[in-house]
Formats: sequence, C-alpha cells, structure tokens
Amino acid sequence: MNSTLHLRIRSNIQKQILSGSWPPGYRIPFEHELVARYRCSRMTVNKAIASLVSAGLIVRRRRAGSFVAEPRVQSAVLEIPDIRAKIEERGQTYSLQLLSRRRRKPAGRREYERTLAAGGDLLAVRCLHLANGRPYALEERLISLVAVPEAASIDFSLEPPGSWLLRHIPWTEAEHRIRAIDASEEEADLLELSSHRACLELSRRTLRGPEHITRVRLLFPGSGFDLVAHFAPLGK
Amino acid sequence: MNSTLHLRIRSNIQKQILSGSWPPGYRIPFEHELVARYRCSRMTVNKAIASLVSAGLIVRRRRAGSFVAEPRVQSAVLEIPDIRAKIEERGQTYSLQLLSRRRRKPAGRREYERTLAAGGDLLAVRCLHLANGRPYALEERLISLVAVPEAASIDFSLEPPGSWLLRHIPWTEAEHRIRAIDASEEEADLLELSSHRACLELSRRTLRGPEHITRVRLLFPGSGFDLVAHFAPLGK
DNA sequence: GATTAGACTATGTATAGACATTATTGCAGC
DNA sequence: GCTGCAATAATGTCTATACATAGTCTAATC
Repeated sequence: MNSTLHLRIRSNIQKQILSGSWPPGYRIPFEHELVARYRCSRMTVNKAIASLVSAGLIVRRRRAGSFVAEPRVQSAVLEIPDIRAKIEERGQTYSLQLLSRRRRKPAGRREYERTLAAGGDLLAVRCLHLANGRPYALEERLISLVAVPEAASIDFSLEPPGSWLLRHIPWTEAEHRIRAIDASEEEADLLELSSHRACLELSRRTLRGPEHITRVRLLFPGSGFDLVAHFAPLGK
Repeated sequence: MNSTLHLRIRSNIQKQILSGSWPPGYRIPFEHELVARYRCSRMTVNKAIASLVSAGLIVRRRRAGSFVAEPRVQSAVLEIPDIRAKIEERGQTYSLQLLSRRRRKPAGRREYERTLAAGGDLLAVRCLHLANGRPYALEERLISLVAVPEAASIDFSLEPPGSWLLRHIPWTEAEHRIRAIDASEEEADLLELSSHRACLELSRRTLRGPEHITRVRLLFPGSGFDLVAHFAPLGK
C-alpha cells in the first residue's frame, strides 16, 4: 500500500471505481464519512478527492456530493518526439539537410499564412532530417517574424528549427493534426520512397497566448515511423 | 484576475514561466517568501505550487527549493473518437457491417495473441463502420474471453464491439500506436479505395490492471480521417 | 584532499478549526 | 398544485500550527 495517508485514501477510492464497484454516477461517501472511516482530518480527505477530480475520475457538486465521473471520451497522451533525440536514442547518427530558407510575405490566398504572419513577414524553412544519412522526415515550417524576430538571424543548417524554437520560445498551446497521405512525386523523391508512398503527416500550430508562433508540417515515411500514445487514468 | 487566492498565486507564477521571465531551471521564490508576499498561509501557497507541479511546470527538491521544469518532451492529449459518435455528429448516418465473428484459440505463432488469451479462447471480430452507407473504417478486434466472458454471448452486428466494451468493461490502461500504411488488396477493396491506398492505422491494446482485455486495429482511409491532438500546459 | 557526521532548512504531510458558497430540500403561503 | 423563502448540508477556501523527511551545506575528521 502507499506510504502517505492521502495517497492511500485516493488509491482505495480509485480501486472501487476501476473495479466497477462504484459505477459512473455513483455517489461516493461524503467527506465527513471518509473522515470518520480513516480517522483523519477533512483536509486530508479533501486532498485525496481533489487529485481524483483533476484526474477526471470524480466530479463534485456542492451540497449534493461527489460522484464517479461518466467515462470520458477516449483520450490519450501522445508523445511527440524530438526527432533528433529519437534518432540518436536508437544509436543512429542524426544529420540535417537544409533545403531552402527564405523570408517572404504570406501567400494572399492562404488564410492561415496571413493569420500567422500577423501583418509582418514569414520565414519559410524546408529541411530534411536524416538518420544514418538516410531520409527520416521532411519538415516544412513557417515562422512568424512578428512573434519571433530573432529567427530571422538564425541559420537553420545546424540545429533544426523545431529544436531551436523549443529552446528559445515559450509557448502556451499547440494543436496537432495527424493524417495518412500519399507523398507527392517530389516528396517521395526527397524521402527516397519507391513503391510504398503512404506517409504519416503531422501538422502542428503553436501559439503563445493569442499570438501565432509557428506552423509545421512533418512528413514521415509510414514504414519507419510510429507514434505511441499512452493512457492511464492516473499518473503511475 | 482569478477569483480565489491560490488560483491567483498559481496564475501569477505561471505567467512568469510562460513569458520566459523565469526560464527553465530558475529557482522560484520559497514558500515562505510567497507567504510574505501574498500575506497568506503556507498551505495556500503550497496548493498553488502543487497544482503547477502536477501540470509539469515546476519540480520541487526538498531543502533546495522549487524550480521551473525543463521543457518536457512534446506531448499532447489525443482524442480518440468514438466512431459512431463522430459520424453522427457530422450529420451522417452510421451503420455497421459485421464481416466475421468467431471464437478461436490463439494463433500459436503470435506472441501477443497468447498473452491476450491468457490460456482461454479469443473472440475475433471483423467489421466495417459505414457513414452514409460508405466505408469509413475497418475494424479487426480480438477480445479475451477469459477477461470478458460476457462477450461470447453478444452479437456485434448492432453495436460495435468498441462501444459495447467501453460501456461494460472498466479498464485502467490503454496503449495506442499510430502508423501510416498502404492498404492491402483486400482492405482496399473493403474500404472502396481506388488509387490512394494510404491509410491511418490505429492499434490499441487495453488492460485492466495486469489483465489484457482486448486488442484492436482500426484502418481509416487517409483522406477521410484526422486525429486531432491538443496541448496546453494547464487546463483552461 | 577526500570522506563522513551532523546541523540546517525547504518541502511534505497532517491537524482542527473557521467561514464562504451554493445547491438542495422542505415548509409556508398563495 | 405551484411559488418562493429559509434552513440545511456538503463542498470550497483559508488559517495557524506541528512534526516528519530528505537534500544540502558545513565543518570536523581521516
């Protein structure tokens, strides 16, 4: 059993829920009942329940009590790997090939480019991530020079723009989209794909508060790449 | 500004971190300093910091102090949609076509089938999810009849096995793998794909404690399907 | 100089009480 | 029966205090 009292209380409650003894909608014992049961103070019980609330297992309603939450929409924590780290952890050597890098105005037709640019210029970077000299992923990135003026003076031929941004620019929000697509002729060529053209496309836009920072599209050959997502109701 | 004191303290600290004023590794003020600053009790400050710890923004070391966490590996919360709900929310009609359903022993060569079966039989279900009568996803599922004996008597031609399991079996852990693959001849045929064969493959295995419950492989035509993942350091 | 023992101190856990907030419940009056 | 008000009860927030625990730092020792 766990070491501290509030963790013990939490895990006892959690067991009831996960075993199905306390189904969704079930009213768990009131704080004062748990206080009596465990002979502890209300704050301790409160702490235990609060952590189950933040884990999404319990919802609380004043005056009414605390209830087992309805099963949530399936969700999972997706690890989006740092490409360089992932390659090196497999014992391969990472290298980067800068394909193009130019400063330009947003394309008028593209709504999202204008939003990202916020009245200023964009930095468009295209590069290829290589593992042991073989193509691993194709990156197309747009950076707002309004949000990140420093980027204008960085030459991204050594450090990939993603890593540089992560190290220098704090961000508050990111949205990812994951699709499967067939690589275009040119993309297949760059990624050295022959017959199998299925690729995993990961697009991400990153915000700092209301401000758009960057937008990236990463193309991974389907055969060589997995995303792993993991879900457990509570940490540990 | 927020209503309650500990939320106000939390959001002030969070601002310092997200704006970059307090970079990773920075030692934030000690609890007793914050107590003096906000003229409140230590428990209140503690609650504020504890919530930043559970959000991963701060790490604490006894005797040394509390520090801004190193930027984590990029991670995001991935919503794994209930297929039926997703289709219906787009205003399309959902239907299900049961392709096969049989009870069998695990295939000896497949390690994971033996693990899943746990000495008993498996229920193998194959079905097609349709939106407005057109193929939307192909599902191949194995259910452990040791873990879920009730499943043996369910005919999955009305309710898809995923929804049924979600409603009846509590689970504790799930692991997902996402890849892009080319559909096989037969799969392309079932999904009515012509030229573009790129598909998103989602595999999931679900556990209840140490017990394996089910394993599923979902194949989505690449063009018609997106997974969206979202990340923000703190809820709201 | 390197190692170890002990003092120090910030965090970790827990208590017992207080008052605030709010949704429910039940009662009184229409 | 319906409406509205007041009593009630459960959670939400906060305080002041206490002791435990475990890294860190210093200083004494080898």
